[in-house]
Amino acid sequence: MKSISYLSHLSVDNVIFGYHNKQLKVLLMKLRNNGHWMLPGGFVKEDESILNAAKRVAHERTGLDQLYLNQFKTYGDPQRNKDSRIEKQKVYQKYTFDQKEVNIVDSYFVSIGYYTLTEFSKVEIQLGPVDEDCQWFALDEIPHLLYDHNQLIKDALIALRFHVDHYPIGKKLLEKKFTMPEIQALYETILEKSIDRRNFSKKIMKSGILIKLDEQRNIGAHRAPYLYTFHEEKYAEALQNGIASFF
Amino acid sequence: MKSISYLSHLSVDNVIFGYHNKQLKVLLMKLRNNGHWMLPGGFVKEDESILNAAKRVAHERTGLDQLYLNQFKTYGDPQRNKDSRIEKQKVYQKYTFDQKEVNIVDSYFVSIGYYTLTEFSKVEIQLGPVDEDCQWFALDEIPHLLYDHNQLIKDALIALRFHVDHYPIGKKLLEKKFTMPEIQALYETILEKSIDRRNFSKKIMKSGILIKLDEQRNIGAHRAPYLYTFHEEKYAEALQNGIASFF
DNA sequence: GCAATAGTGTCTGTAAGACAGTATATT
DNA sequence: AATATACTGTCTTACAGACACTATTGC
Repeated sequence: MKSISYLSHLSVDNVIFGYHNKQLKVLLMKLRNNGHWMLPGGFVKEDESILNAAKRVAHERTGLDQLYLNQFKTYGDPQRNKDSRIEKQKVYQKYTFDQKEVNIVDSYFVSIGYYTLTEFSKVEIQLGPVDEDCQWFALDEIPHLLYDHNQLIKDALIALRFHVDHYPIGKKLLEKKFTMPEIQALYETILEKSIDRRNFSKKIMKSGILIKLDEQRNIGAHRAPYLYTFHEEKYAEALQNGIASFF
Repeated sequence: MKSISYLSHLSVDNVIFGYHNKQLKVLLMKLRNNGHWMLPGGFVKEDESILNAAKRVAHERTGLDQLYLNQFKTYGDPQRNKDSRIEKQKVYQKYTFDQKEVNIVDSYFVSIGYYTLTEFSKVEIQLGPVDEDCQWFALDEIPHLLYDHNQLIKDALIALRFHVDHYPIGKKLLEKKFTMPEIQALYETILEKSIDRRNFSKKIMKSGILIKLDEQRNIGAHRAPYLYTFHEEKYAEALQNGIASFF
Protein backbone atom coordinates (compact mmCIF):
# COMPACT_ATOMS: atom_id res chain seq x y z
CA MET A 1 0.00 0.00 0.00
CA LYS A 2 1.22 3.45 -0.84
CA SER A 3 2.36 5.53 2.09
CA ILE A 4 0.19 8.60 2.46
CA SER A 5 0.53 10.87 5.44
CA TYR A 6 -2.67 11.29 7.37
CA LEU A 7 -3.21 12.80 10.77
CA SER A 8 -3.39 9.85 13.09
CA HIS A 9 -6.27 9.17 15.45
CA LEU A 10 -8.44 11.63 13.56
CA SER A 11 -11.23 11.00 11.11
CA VAL A 12 -14.18 12.70 9.50
CA ASP A 13 -17.55 11.03 9.21
CA ASN A 14 -20.21 12.19 6.79
CA VAL A 15 -23.90 11.90 7.14
CA ILE A 16 -24.96 12.39 3.53
CA PHE A 17 -28.69 12.97 3.36
CA GLY A 18 -30.34 12.47 0.02
CA TYR A 19 -33.72 13.85 -0.88
CA HIS A 20 -35.85 12.76 -3.77
CA ASN A 21 -39.59 12.61 -4.30
CA LYS A 22 -40.70 12.97 -0.70
CA GLN A 23 -38.06 10.60 0.55
CA LEU A 24 -35.13 11.31 2.80
CA LYS A 25 -32.31 8.82 2.80
CA VAL A 26 -28.82 8.40 4.17
CA LEU A 27 -25.82 7.07 2.32
CA LEU A 28 -24.22 4.14 4.09
CA MET A 29 -21.32 1.91 3.17
CA LYS A 30 -19.71 -1.36 4.07
CA LEU A 31 -15.99 -1.69 4.52
CA ARG A 32 -14.36 -4.56 2.72
CA ASN A 33 -13.92 -7.68 4.85
CA ASN A 34 -15.91 -6.12 7.61
CA GLY A 35 -19.53 -6.84 6.96
CA HIS A 36 -21.13 -4.02 8.93
CA TRP A 37 -22.78 -0.93 7.61
CA MET A 38 -21.28 2.39 8.60
CA LEU A 39 -21.11 6.05 7.64
CA PRO A 40 -18.76 7.02 4.85
CA GLY A 41 -15.71 8.44 6.53
CA GLY A 42 -12.08 9.03 5.97
CA PHE A 43 -8.92 10.54 7.24
CA VAL A 44 -7.37 13.96 7.10
CA LYS A 45 -4.22 14.50 5.11
CA GLU A 46 -1.34 16.38 6.62
CA ASP A 47 -1.87 19.40 4.41
CA GLU A 48 -5.63 19.31 4.17
CA SER A 49 -8.35 21.15 6.05
CA ILE A 50 -10.94 19.06 7.84
CA LEU A 51 -13.65 20.54 5.65
CA ASN A 52 -11.84 19.50 2.49
CA ALA A 53 -11.26 16.05 3.91
CA ALA A 54 -14.99 15.72 4.45
CA LYS A 55 -15.68 16.99 0.94
CA ARG A 56 -13.23 14.50 -0.50
CA VAL A 57 -14.92 11.64 1.34
CA ALA A 58 -18.31 12.67 0.00
CA HIS A 59 -16.94 13.19 -3.49
CA GLU A 60 -15.40 9.74 -3.59
CA ARG A 61 -18.78 8.08 -3.13
CA THR A 62 -21.19 10.39 -4.85
CA GLY A 63 -19.08 12.13 -7.46
CA LEU A 64 -20.70 15.33 -6.24
CA ASP A 65 -18.84 18.57 -5.98
CA GLN A 66 -19.92 21.81 -4.44
CA LEU A 67 -21.71 20.15 -1.61
CA TYR A 68 -22.80 22.34 1.24
CA LEU A 69 -21.29 20.60 4.23
CA ASN A 70 -22.09 21.44 7.81
CA GLN A 71 -19.99 20.43 10.74
CA PHE A 72 -22.27 19.37 13.57
CA LYS A 73 -20.26 17.73 16.34
CA THR A 74 -16.94 16.13 17.15
CA TYR A 75 -16.83 12.79 18.87
CA GLY A 76 -13.97 11.72 21.06
CA ASP A 77 -14.26 8.98 23.59
CA PRO A 78 -11.80 6.12 23.94
CA GLN A 79 -14.73 3.71 23.97
CA ARG A 80 -16.35 4.87 20.77
CA ASN A 81 -14.39 2.68 18.38
CA LYS A 82 -15.03 -0.52 20.25
CA ASP A 83 -17.58 -2.77 18.69
CA SER A 84 -17.85 -6.27 20.00
CA ARG A 85 -19.32 -7.50 16.73
CA ILE A 86 -16.16 -6.96 14.78
CA GLU A 87 -14.09 -10.00 13.99
CA LYS A 88 -10.77 -8.33 14.21
CA GLN A 89 -8.73 -10.73 12.19
CA LYS A 90 -11.02 -10.41 9.18
CA VAL A 91 -11.14 -6.67 9.12
CA TYR A 92 -9.43 -4.47 6.64
CA GLN A 93 -7.23 -3.10 9.32
CA LYS A 94 -3.92 -1.78 8.18
CA TYR A 95 -3.58 1.80 7.16
CA THR A 96 -0.39 3.76 6.90
CA PHE A 97 -0.07 6.84 9.03
CA ASP A 98 3.11 8.80 9.21
CA GLN A 99 5.08 5.92 7.84
CA LYS A 100 3.77 3.40 10.29
CA GLU A 101 0.90 1.00 9.97
CA VAL A 102 -1.99 1.44 12.33
CA ASN A 103 -4.96 -0.67 13.21
CA ILE A 104 -7.94 1.33 12.20
CA VAL A 105 -10.25 -0.92 14.09
CA ASP A 106 -10.49 -0.71 17.81
CA SER A 107 -8.04 2.13 18.19
CA TYR A 108 -9.14 5.51 19.45
CA PHE A 109 -10.30 7.89 16.76
CA VAL A 110 -11.59 11.36 17.31
CA SER A 111 -14.09 11.97 14.59
CA ILE A 112 -15.48 15.17 13.22
CA GLY A 113 -19.08 14.82 12.08
CA TYR A 114 -20.36 16.60 8.99
CA TYR A 115 -23.69 16.34 7.27
CA THR A 116 -24.89 17.42 3.88
CA LEU A 117 -28.11 17.30 1.95
CA THR A 118 -28.31 16.59 -1.75
CA GLU A 119 -30.64 15.40 -4.49
CA PHE A 120 -30.00 11.71 -4.81
CA SER A 121 -31.77 10.76 -8.02
CA LYS A 122 -28.85 11.63 -10.26
CA VAL A 123 -26.10 10.39 -8.00
CA GLU A 124 -24.23 7.41 -9.29
CA ILE A 125 -22.69 5.77 -6.31
CA GLN A 126 -19.05 4.86 -6.66
CA LEU A 127 -17.22 2.58 -4.31
CA GLY A 128 -14.27 4.02 -2.48
CA PRO A 129 -10.95 2.15 -2.53
CA VAL A 130 -11.77 0.21 0.61
CA ASP A 131 -15.54 -0.11 0.16
CA GLU A 132 -17.40 -3.31 -0.40
CA ASP A 133 -20.81 -1.73 -0.82
CA CYS A 134 -22.51 1.65 -0.68
CA GLN A 135 -26.24 2.39 -0.74
CA TRP A 136 -29.01 4.77 0.20
CA PHE A 137 -31.13 3.84 3.21
CA ALA A 138 -34.45 5.31 4.21
CA LEU A 139 -34.32 6.83 7.68
CA ASP A 140 -36.59 4.19 9.15
CA GLU A 141 -34.61 1.34 7.66
CA ILE A 142 -31.19 2.14 8.99
CA PRO A 143 -29.54 -0.97 10.36
CA HIS A 144 -27.42 -1.17 13.47
CA LEU A 145 -24.24 0.58 12.40
CA LEU A 146 -20.64 0.24 13.45
CA TYR A 147 -19.40 2.12 16.49
CA ASP A 148 -21.48 5.15 17.46
CA HIS A 149 -22.65 5.88 13.95
CA ASN A 150 -26.35 5.51 14.75
CA GLN A 151 -25.90 8.30 17.26
CA LEU A 152 -24.11 10.45 14.68
CA ILE A 153 -27.10 10.15 12.38
CA LYS A 154 -29.46 11.18 15.19
CA ASP A 155 -27.33 14.20 15.97
CA ALA A 156 -26.98 15.11 12.30
CA LEU A 157 -30.74 14.96 11.84
CA ILE A 158 -31.28 17.33 14.72
CA ALA A 159 -28.70 19.68 13.26
CA LEU A 160 -30.22 19.41 9.80
CA ARG A 161 -33.71 20.15 11.09
CA PHE A 162 -32.43 23.07 13.04
CA HIS A 163 -30.73 24.36 9.94
CA VAL A 164 -33.84 23.95 7.82
CA ASP A 165 -35.77 25.87 10.43
CA HIS A 166 -33.49 28.87 10.30
CA TYR A 167 -31.95 28.97 6.85
CA PRO A 168 -33.29 28.54 3.35
CA ILE A 169 -32.79 25.23 1.60
CA GLY A 170 -33.77 23.85 -1.71
CA LYS A 171 -31.41 25.36 -4.23
CA LYS A 172 -29.59 22.10 -4.78
CA LEU A 173 -32.61 19.94 -4.12
CA LEU A 174 -35.23 21.31 -6.45
CA GLU A 175 -35.15 22.08 -10.12
CA LYS A 176 -34.52 25.62 -11.20
CA LYS A 177 -38.27 26.14 -11.42
CA PHE A 178 -40.49 24.35 -8.97
CA THR A 179 -44.02 24.43 -7.63
CA MET A 180 -45.24 25.39 -4.20
CA PRO A 181 -46.38 21.82 -3.45
CA GLU A 182 -42.91 20.60 -4.38
CA ILE A 183 -41.03 22.84 -2.01
CA GLN A 184 -43.59 22.22 0.69
CA ALA A 185 -43.10 18.46 0.31
CA LEU A 186 -39.38 19.02 0.76
CA TYR A 187 -39.91 20.78 4.06
CA GLU A 188 -42.48 18.27 5.22
CA THR A 189 -40.20 15.35 4.46
CA ILE A 190 -37.19 16.78 6.22
CA LEU A 191 -39.12 18.00 9.23
CA GLU A 192 -41.25 14.88 9.22
CA LYS A 193 -44.46 16.75 9.84
CA SER A 194 -47.25 18.07 7.71
CA ILE A 195 -47.69 21.78 7.28
CA ASP A 196 -50.86 23.62 6.38
CA ARG A 197 -50.75 24.64 2.70
CA ARG A 198 -52.03 28.14 3.23
CA ASN A 199 -49.78 28.91 6.16
CA PHE A 200 -46.76 27.48 4.39
CA SER A 201 -47.25 29.57 1.32
CA LYS A 202 -47.94 32.72 3.33
CA LYS A 203 -44.82 32.29 5.40
CA ILE A 204 -42.38 31.39 2.70
CA MET A 205 -43.62 34.18 0.44
CA LYS A 206 -43.23 36.69 3.21
CA SER A 207 -39.61 35.66 3.69
CA GLY A 208 -38.96 36.98 0.21
CA ILE A 209 -36.76 34.13 -0.99
CA LEU A 210 -39.26 33.03 -3.65
CA ILE A 211 -40.29 34.67 -6.89
CA LYS A 212 -43.61 33.66 -8.33
CA LEU A 213 -43.38 33.17 -12.09
CA ASP A 214 -46.09 33.77 -14.59
CA GLU A 215 -45.91 30.15 -15.71
CA GLN A 216 -47.62 27.00 -14.75
CA ARG A 217 -46.69 23.37 -15.05
CA ASN A 218 -49.08 20.87 -16.46
CA ILE A 219 -48.99 17.71 -14.46
CA GLY A 220 -51.98 15.43 -14.42
CA ALA A 221 -55.68 15.77 -14.34
CA HIS A 222 -56.06 18.80 -12.18
CA ARG A 223 -55.40 22.48 -11.94
CA ALA A 224 -51.88 23.45 -13.01
CA PRO A 225 -49.64 24.79 -10.25
CA TYR A 226 -47.65 28.00 -10.64
CA LEU A 227 -43.89 27.91 -10.89
CA TYR A 228 -41.44 29.64 -8.58
CA THR A 229 -37.70 30.29 -8.46
CA PHE A 230 -35.41 31.41 -5.72
CA HIS A 231 -34.62 35.07 -5.40
CA GLU A 232 -30.85 34.80 -5.65
CA GLU A 233 -29.92 37.78 -3.49
CA LYS A 234 -32.52 37.20 -0.82
CA TYR A 235 -31.62 33.53 -0.69
CA ALA A 236 -27.92 34.25 -0.27
CA GLU A 237 -28.63 36.86 2.36
CA ALA A 238 -30.89 34.53 4.33
CA LEU A 239 -28.22 31.85 4.17
CA GLN A 240 -25.83 34.33 5.74
CA ASN A 241 -28.04 35.87 8.36
CA GLY A 242 -30.67 33.26 8.99
CA ILE A 243 -34.39 33.61 9.24
CA ALA A 244 -35.98 34.19 12.64
CA SER A 245 -37.79 30.88 12.66
CA PHE A 246 -39.25 29.14 9.73
CA PHE A 247 -41.49 26.19 10.37
CA MET B 1 10.68 15.74 29.95
CA LYS B 2 8.49 12.87 30.96
CA SER B 3 7.00 10.93 28.11
CA ILE B 4 3.22 11.13 28.13
CA SER B 5 1.17 9.78 25.29
CA TYR B 6 -1.08 12.32 23.71
CA LEU B 7 -2.97 12.14 20.47
CA SER B 8 -0.82 14.01 18.01
CA HIS B 9 -2.05 16.92 15.92
CA LEU B 10 -5.08 17.30 18.14
CA SER B 11 -5.82 19.84 20.82
CA VAL B 12 -8.68 21.29 22.80
CA ASP B 13 -9.10 25.02 23.35
CA ASN B 14 -11.26 26.45 26.07
CA VAL B 15 -13.06 29.73 26.07
CA ILE B 16 -13.67 30.17 29.78
CA PHE B 17 -16.17 32.96 30.35
CA GLY B 18 -16.33 34.43 33.82
CA TYR B 19 -19.22 36.48 35.14
CA HIS B 20 -19.16 38.71 38.16
CA ASN B 21 -20.99 41.88 39.05
CA LYS B 22 -22.23 42.82 35.59
CA GLN B 23 -18.95 41.95 33.98
CA LEU B 24 -18.21 39.24 31.48
CA LYS B 25 -14.58 38.22 31.07
CA VAL B 26 -12.50 35.62 29.33
CA LEU B 27 -9.59 33.73 30.80
CA LEU B 28 -6.44 34.08 28.73
CA MET B 29 -2.92 32.82 29.24
CA LYS B 30 0.58 33.30 28.01
CA LEU B 31 2.82 30.39 27.17
CA ARG B 32 6.29 30.50 28.65
CA ASN B 33 8.92 31.91 26.31
CA ASN B 34 6.26 32.88 23.86
CA GLY B 35 4.97 36.28 24.84
CA HIS B 36 1.58 36.19 23.17
CA TRP B 37 -1.79 35.79 24.81
CA MET B 38 -3.84 32.80 23.86
CA LEU B 39 -6.71 30.62 24.98
CA PRO B 40 -5.97 27.97 27.57
CA GLY B 41 -5.66 24.74 25.69
CA GLY B 42 -4.14 21.36 25.91
CA PHE B 43 -3.83 17.95 24.42
CA VAL B 44 -5.83 14.79 24.59
CA LYS B 45 -4.38 11.75 26.28
CA GLU B 46 -4.53 8.39 24.58
CA ASP B 47 -7.13 7.07 27.00
CA GLU B 48 -9.06 10.26 27.61
CA SER B 49 -12.25 11.62 26.11
CA ILE B 50 -12.09 15.03 24.47
CA LEU B 51 -14.57 16.37 27.00
CA ASN B 52 -12.42 15.24 29.89
CA ALA B 53 -9.37 16.73 28.24
CA ALA B 54 -11.17 20.06 28.05
CA LYS B 55 -12.26 19.75 31.68
CA ARG B 56 -8.70 18.99 32.74
CA VAL B 57 -7.42 22.07 30.93
CA ALA B 58 -9.99 24.26 32.65
CA HIS B 59 -9.34 22.64 36.01
CA GLU B 60 -5.62 23.23 35.79
CA ARG B 61 -6.11 26.99 35.57
CA THR B 62 -9.17 27.66 37.66
CA GLY B 63 -9.23 24.79 40.12
CA LEU B 64 -12.89 24.48 39.24
CA ASP B 65 -14.62 21.16 38.98
CA GLN B 66 -18.06 20.38 37.70
CA LEU B 67 -17.91 22.95 34.98
CA TYR B 68 -20.62 22.81 32.38
CA LEU B 69 -18.64 22.64 29.15
CA ASN B 70 -20.11 23.05 25.72
CA GLN B 71 -18.42 22.00 22.55
CA PHE B 72 -19.05 24.61 19.90
CA LYS B 73 -16.84 23.98 16.87
CA THR B 74 -13.80 22.13 15.65
CA TYR B 75 -11.10 23.96 13.75
CA GLY B 76 -8.87 22.27 11.24
CA ASP B 77 -6.98 24.15 8.61
CA PRO B 78 -3.31 23.68 7.86
CA GLN B 79 -2.90 27.44 7.98
CA ARG B 80 -4.42 27.99 11.39
CA ASN B 81 -1.30 27.41 13.46
CA LYS B 82 0.83 29.78 11.48
CA ASP B 83 1.48 33.05 13.17
CA SER B 84 4.11 35.28 11.73
CA ARG B 85 4.67 37.00 15.04
CA ILE B 86 6.12 33.96 16.69
CA GLU B 87 9.85 33.85 17.09
CA LYS B 88 10.20 30.20 16.63
CA GLN B 89 13.51 29.69 18.33
CA LYS B 90 12.30 31.26 21.55
CA VAL B 91 9.13 29.31 21.82
CA TYR B 92 8.47 26.54 24.23
CA GLN B 93 8.19 24.10 21.45
CA LYS B 94 9.01 20.55 22.30
CA TYR B 95 6.31 18.24 23.48
CA THR B 96 6.44 14.50 23.54
CA PHE B 97 3.83 12.64 21.56
CA ASP B 98 3.91 8.93 21.21
CA GLN B 99 7.55 8.77 22.19
CA LYS B 100 8.67 11.40 19.75
CA GLU B 101 9.15 15.08 20.19
CA VAL B 102 6.99 17.39 18.18
CA ASN B 103 7.05 21.07 17.50
CA ILE B 104 3.88 22.43 18.93
CA VAL B 105 4.32 25.68 17.16
CA ASP B 106 3.70 25.98 13.49
CA SER B 107 2.61 22.42 13.01
CA TYR B 108 -0.94 21.55 12.03
CA PHE B 109 -3.29 21.07 14.96
CA VAL B 110 -6.93 20.29 14.72
CA SER B 111 -8.52 21.90 17.70
CA ILE B 112 -11.83 21.23 19.37
CA GLY B 113 -13.37 24.37 20.83
CA TYR B 114 -15.24 24.31 24.14
CA TYR B 115 -16.65 27.14 26.14
CA THR B 116 -17.89 27.38 29.69
CA LEU B 117 -19.34 30.05 31.94
CA THR B 118 -18.49 30.41 35.61
CA GLU B 119 -18.50 32.85 38.48
CA PHE B 120 -15.04 34.33 38.57
CA SER B 121 -14.87 36.14 41.87
CA LYS B 122 -13.81 33.12 43.86
CA VAL B 123 -11.52 31.60 41.27
CA GLU B 124 -7.89 31.58 42.21
CA ILE B 125 -5.98 31.34 39.00
CA GLN B 126 -3.22 28.78 38.95
CA LEU B 127 -0.55 28.62 36.30
CA GLY B 128 -0.35 25.45 34.28
CA PRO B 129 3.01 23.71 33.89
CA VAL B 130 3.87 25.62 30.74
CA ASP B 131 2.16 28.92 31.55
CA GLU B 132 3.89 32.18 32.14
CA ASP B 133 0.76 34.16 32.96
CA CYS B 134 -2.99 33.74 33.17
CA GLN B 135 -5.61 36.45 33.64
CA TRP B 136 -9.18 37.52 33.10
CA PHE B 137 -9.84 39.97 30.26
CA ALA B 138 -12.95 42.00 29.68
CA LEU B 139 -14.48 41.25 26.29
CA ASP B 140 -13.63 44.66 24.92
CA GLU B 141 -10.04 44.48 26.06
CA ILE B 142 -9.00 41.27 24.45
CA PRO B 143 -5.63 41.64 22.74
CA HIS B 144 -4.65 40.14 19.42
CA LEU B 145 -4.28 36.47 20.28
CA LEU B 146 -2.17 33.70 18.84
CA TYR B 147 -3.38 31.80 15.80
CA ASP B 148 -7.11 31.95 15.21
CA HIS B 149 -8.01 32.33 18.86
CA ASN B 150 -9.77 35.66 18.42
CA GLN B 151 -12.11 33.90 16.02
CA LEU B 152 -12.68 31.11 18.52
CA ILE B 153 -13.83 33.64 21.08
CA LYS B 154 -16.23 35.20 18.59
CA ASP B 155 -17.69 31.82 17.75
CA ALA B 156 -17.90 30.84 21.41
CA LEU B 157 -19.74 34.05 22.24
CA ILE B 158 -22.30 33.36 19.54
CA ALA B 159 -22.76 29.84 20.87
CA LEU B 160 -23.00 31.10 24.45
CA ARG B 161 -25.62 33.68 23.55
CA PHE B 162 -27.57 31.13 21.64
CA HIS B 163 -27.43 28.84 24.62
CA VAL B 164 -28.54 31.56 27.02
CA ASP B 165 -31.44 32.27 24.71
CA HIS B 166 -32.72 28.73 24.78
CA TYR B 167 -31.64 27.19 28.05
CA PRO B 168 -31.68 28.38 31.64
CA ILE B 169 -28.48 29.67 33.18
CA GLY B 170 -27.55 31.06 36.51
CA LYS B 171 -27.31 28.15 38.86
CA LYS B 172 -23.56 28.34 39.07
CA LEU B 173 -23.42 32.08 38.57
CA LEU B 174 -25.75 33.42 41.21
CA GLU B 175 -26.01 32.77 44.90
CA LYS B 176 -28.57 30.26 46.11
CA LYS B 177 -31.01 33.10 46.69
CA PHE B 178 -30.94 36.07 44.39
CA THR B 179 -33.02 39.04 43.38
CA MET B 180 -34.78 39.73 40.12
CA PRO B 181 -32.47 42.66 39.30
CA GLU B 182 -29.49 40.37 39.85
CA ILE B 183 -30.58 37.70 37.43
CA GLN B 184 -31.67 40.33 34.95
CA ALA B 185 -28.23 41.93 35.10
CA LEU B 186 -26.74 38.53 34.33
CA TYR B 187 -28.80 38.20 31.17
CA GLU B 188 -28.19 41.77 30.15
CA THR B 189 -24.45 41.39 30.54
CA ILE B 190 -24.18 38.19 28.56
CA LEU B 191 -26.53 39.29 25.81
CA GLU B 192 -25.05 42.78 25.88
CA LYS B 193 -28.39 44.50 25.65
CA SER B 194 -30.80 46.00 28.10
CA ILE B 195 -34.12 44.36 28.73
CA ASP B 196 -37.27 45.98 29.99
CA ARG B 197 -37.70 45.14 33.70
CA ARG B 198 -41.39 44.38 33.47
CA ASN B 199 -41.11 42.19 30.41
CA PHE B 200 -38.12 40.33 31.82
CA SER B 201 -39.85 39.45 35.03
CA LYS B 202 -43.05 38.44 33.26
CA LYS B 203 -41.21 36.16 30.89
CA ILE B 204 -38.91 34.44 33.29
CA MET B 205 -41.69 33.85 35.79
CA LYS B 206 -43.86 32.32 33.11
CA SER B 207 -41.09 29.85 32.25
CA GLY B 208 -41.54 28.40 35.72
CA ILE B 209 -37.86 28.04 36.57
CA LEU B 210 -38.02 30.59 39.40
CA ILE B 211 -39.66 30.38 42.80
CA LYS B 212 -40.47 33.65 44.49
CA LEU B 213 -39.59 33.50 48.17
CA ASP B 214 -41.33 35.33 50.96
CA GLU B 215 -38.10 37.08 51.89
CA GLN B 216 -36.46 40.28 50.94
CA ARG B 217 -32.90 41.44 50.99
CA ASN B 218 -31.97 44.76 52.49
CA ILE B 219 -29.47 46.52 50.33
CA GLY B 220 -29.21 50.26 50.51
CA ALA B 221 -31.52 53.18 50.85
CA HIS B 222 -34.44 51.95 48.84
CA ARG B 223 -37.19 49.40 48.66
CA ALA B 224 -35.98 45.87 49.42
CA PRO B 225 -36.13 43.41 46.55
CA TYR B 226 -37.69 39.97 46.90
CA LEU B 227 -35.57 36.86 46.78
CA TYR B 228 -35.91 34.01 44.33
CA THR B 229 -34.44 30.52 43.90
CA PHE B 230 -34.41 28.14 41.02
CA HIS B 231 -37.09 25.50 40.81
CA GLU B 232 -34.81 22.46 40.68
CA GLU B 233 -37.02 20.18 38.59
CA LYS B 234 -38.18 22.82 36.15
CA TYR B 235 -34.63 24.06 35.76
CA ALA B 236 -33.30 20.58 35.03
CA GLU B 237 -36.09 19.91 32.62
CA ALA B 238 -35.52 23.17 30.75
CA LEU B 239 -31.83 22.37 30.53
CA GLN B 240 -32.77 19.12 28.86
CA ASN B 241 -35.50 20.26 26.56
CA GLY B 242 -34.77 23.91 26.04
CA ILE B 243 -37.07 26.87 26.15
CA ALA B 244 -38.72 28.07 22.95
CA SER B 245 -36.90 31.39 22.92
CA PHE B 246 -35.95 33.40 25.88
CA PHE B 247 -34.75 36.93 25.29
C1' DG C 1 -69.64 15.50 -14.31
C1' DC C 2 -66.16 13.33 -11.71
C1' DA C 3 -61.68 12.95 -9.66
C1' DA C 4 -57.70 15.05 -8.33
C1' DT C 5 -55.01 18.71 -6.88
C1' DA C 6 -54.02 23.90 -6.65
C1' DG C 7 -55.15 28.39 -5.11
C1' DT C 8 -56.45 31.63 -1.67
C1' DG C 9 -58.35 34.88 3.03
C1' DT C 10 -60.10 35.34 7.67
C1' DC C 11 -60.37 34.68 12.42
C1' DT C 12 -58.56 33.80 16.92
C1' DG C 13 -55.21 33.31 20.50
C1' DT C 14 -50.82 34.18 22.17
C1' DA C 15 -46.66 36.43 22.90
C1' DA C 16 -43.49 40.30 22.39
C1' DG C 17 -42.53 44.81 23.12
C1' DA C 18 -43.58 49.59 24.41
C1' DC C 19 -44.65 52.19 28.16
C1' DA C 20 -45.37 55.07 33.61
C1' DG C 21 -46.97 55.47 37.97
C1' DT C 22 -46.78 53.72 42.80
C1' DA C 23 -44.27 51.63 46.85
C1' DT C 24 -40.63 51.17 50.15
C1' DA C 25 -36.22 51.72 52.52
C1' DT C 26 -32.60 54.82 54.07
C1' DT C 27 -30.76 59.13 55.43
C1' DA D 1 -38.60 65.31 52.48
C1' DA D 2 -35.48 63.66 49.30
C1' DT D 3 -33.20 59.93 46.98
C1' DA D 4 -32.74 55.59 45.14
C1' DT D 5 -34.40 51.47 43.57
C1' DA D 6 -38.20 47.84 43.34
C1' DC D 7 -42.70 46.54 42.03
C1' DT D 8 -46.41 45.90 38.81
C1' DG D 9 -50.39 46.01 34.55
C1' DT D 10 -52.23 47.44 30.09
C1' DC D 11 -52.22 48.30 25.34
C1' DT D 12 -50.76 47.49 20.69
C1' DT D 13 -49.02 44.77 17.16
C1' DA D 14 -47.32 40.74 14.78
C1' DC D 15 -47.29 36.08 14.04
C1' DA D 16 -48.78 31.25 14.41
C1' DG D 17 -52.15 28.14 13.67
C1' DA D 18 -56.84 26.62 12.68
C1' DC D 19 -59.94 26.38 9.15
C1' DA D 20 -63.20 25.71 3.90
C1' DC D 21 -64.47 26.95 -0.31
C1' DT D 22 -63.50 27.85 -5.25
C1' DA D 23 -60.69 26.96 -9.58
C1' DT D 24 -58.70 24.21 -13.09
C1' DT D 25 -57.37 20.18 -15.63
C1' DG D 26 -57.89 15.53 -17.79
C1' DC D 27 -60.69 11.87 -18.49
